[in-house]
Amino acid sequence: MYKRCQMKKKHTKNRHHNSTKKITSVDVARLAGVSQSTVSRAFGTGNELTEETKKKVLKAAMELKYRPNAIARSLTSQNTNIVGIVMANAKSPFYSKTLDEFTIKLQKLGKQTLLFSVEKGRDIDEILSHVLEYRVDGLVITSATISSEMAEECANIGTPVILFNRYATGTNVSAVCCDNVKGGRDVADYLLDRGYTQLAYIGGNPKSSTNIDRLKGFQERLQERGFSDLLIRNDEYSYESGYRIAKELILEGKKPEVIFCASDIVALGAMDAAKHEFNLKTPEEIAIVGFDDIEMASWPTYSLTTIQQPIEEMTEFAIDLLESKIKKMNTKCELKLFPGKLIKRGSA
Amino acid sequence: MYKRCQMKKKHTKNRHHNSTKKITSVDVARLAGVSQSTVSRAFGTGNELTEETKKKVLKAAMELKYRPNAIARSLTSQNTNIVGIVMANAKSPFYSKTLDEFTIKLQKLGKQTLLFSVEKGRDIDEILSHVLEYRVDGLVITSATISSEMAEECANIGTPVILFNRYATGTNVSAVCCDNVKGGRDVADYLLDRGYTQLAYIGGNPKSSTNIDRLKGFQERLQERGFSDLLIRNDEYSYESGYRIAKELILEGKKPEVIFCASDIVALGAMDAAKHEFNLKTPEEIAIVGFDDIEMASWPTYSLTTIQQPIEEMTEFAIDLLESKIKKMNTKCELKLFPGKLIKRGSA
DNA sequence: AAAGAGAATGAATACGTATTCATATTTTAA
DNA sequence: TTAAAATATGAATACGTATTCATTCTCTTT
Repeated sequence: MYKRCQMKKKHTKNRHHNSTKKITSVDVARLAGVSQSTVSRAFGTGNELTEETKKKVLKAAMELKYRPNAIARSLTSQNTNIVGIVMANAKSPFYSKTLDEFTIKLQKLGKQTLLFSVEKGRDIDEILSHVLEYRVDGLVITSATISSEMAEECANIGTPVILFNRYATGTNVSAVCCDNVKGGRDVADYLLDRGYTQLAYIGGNPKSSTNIDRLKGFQERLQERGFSDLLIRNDEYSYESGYRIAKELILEGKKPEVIFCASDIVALGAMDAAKHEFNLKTPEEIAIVGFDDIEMASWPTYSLTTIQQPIEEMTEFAIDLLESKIKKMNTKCELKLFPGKLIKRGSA
Repeated sequence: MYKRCQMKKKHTKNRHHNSTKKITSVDVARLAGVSQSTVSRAFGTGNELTEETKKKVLKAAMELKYRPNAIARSLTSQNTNIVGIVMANAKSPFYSKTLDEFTIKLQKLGKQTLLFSVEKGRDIDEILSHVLEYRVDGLVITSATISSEMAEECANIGTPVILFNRYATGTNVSAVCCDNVKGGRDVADYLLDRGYTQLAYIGGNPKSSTNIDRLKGFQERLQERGFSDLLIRNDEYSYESGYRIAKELILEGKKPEVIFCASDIVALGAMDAAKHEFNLKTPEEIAIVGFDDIEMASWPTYSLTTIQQPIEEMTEFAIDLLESKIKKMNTKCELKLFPGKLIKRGSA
């Protein structure tokens, strides 16, 4: 009964569109004169198989252009070899570099990247729900954070989650970050050491942990060294935002000697505003410091002094951590902080 | 026998780690007092179901925090709702923007993006092989092209492929591109109209269709208008490459009046080289034109005259085309060219 | 040489959902 | 009111692979 049905179906298909025939391990088995199990074993690792039969199977597979079905495999093996990555802002230099690093490194481990984009104002939980339907082996969230309910749900179904470049207190979710507080402090020290006294801070998204910590470290250290008046403005992580805020500050007659921007892209905006709106020279008339060390920061036109985030080590670590969680070797909730490095260039 | 085995397994698991129990439609069915089929129908669309039973099922599902398994669904429904995207250079501004557009638009259609990164010098066929194992519904290739064997194989297994921002003659693969020849011609006209006579071209990857066509259009039009000496250099699509080549040109005493660069990122490099290595003013002493219109091109520091690629329309079209191919509504091989738009800014 | 260990293979089945087919129930038509 | 049509649901099975269990065959070991 089954066989007849099967054949009828195939026949219909073939008549309809000659070429579209799906080759399965059963077809290979038939051609090679072995069982389907054997074909499966020939494509796995560490299976007991005679060299001879293996060769026979692979030859048949080649002949039919057989390609194992990863979807079917995932169903039985209970792991997809897919890692979900959730990003907002995937087109910004820092995050696109991060994504690239993740993708390449995962690929080398035989894993694939399922990418999700969170648009501003969209509900991340809804997106996460979709991610989880695909039974990803693990999840990296680089933008936006995760609600505690969703975190718990991930934990329940056994999907490890790692936050990258942000963390969420009280959610029991591991995170890999740059030490933003220390970065802020280092900038404060550097600027005070160079004799600046009129300081400003232009932040990004005021609710993000990155922004909070960078400001916190900066402000804290300034106060420790006796400087308490700091001009603070927040908005969002973008060139336009940096440009606009810097312009406003200067127009309001509050031109500082130096602005510490919460990210390079904001810093570039601020620098351009100073230069093109007021013809101010950097660093003589207004100094700028950024955070991230994106590629553009090193271009001579900007030569931006900044805190470098060690993206490669961070992604490397994040993947290792995720792997160990996937293998259930590590179930602790960790917050790993990487120290940033002050890169001194011309802008301050 | 099966049931006993099943229960034993669950029991073991629960003892080992209390929380990790996979909820399936069978569990939901049991709680709701219906069959598994009914649960399946409750989550599909356009199925005959009483409001009452549907509500009952959804309530049970909610209670158990059930989430349909997309992998299992893919196996039966024969489509994954996953689109594969192959990129090299995913961190460059143009491609990261492209990727973002694709991801967001696909998501809105309920599709997911499986991302593959091709590193320089890596074999793309091997990567494509992996993509195909996941039985993606369709494939977008934005970097590197596709071998004709692989194209044929995709066609055989019924996976539609679309090249984006490149095309391959003789492979019968559809492509969505900017009209690069016309773009090149437009730049030629613009520059000749403004009276430039000493022209240079700095290309990207000399084998890419983008580079070939942009140069072709540019050179063709120059010749049509009687200008035959054009300085041509190719290397790769990067800031560093643009910087280095521009520097070399000038050092060799061949400073042109204007350089047409095959991409914005190359143009920015060239501009910076002129400015920082030789203190040349743009556009007075050396004019620069790019291609793409990435965000940075509009920043006042660069104010780059360039050809704008209509990325949003192009991605939109590419997705529509892919969709219609997935639904087998369109099996033609198309090459869709979008006209670029000359954006006149300060650099030329 | 016989028995037992070990290796190679096949048969059967699980993975979780969608769908077809059959059946029970309700609605419509006559 | 009854036959027929339509609707709602359940039972069974397919999707393609991995794996467990059983079986056959080969090789040691005494």
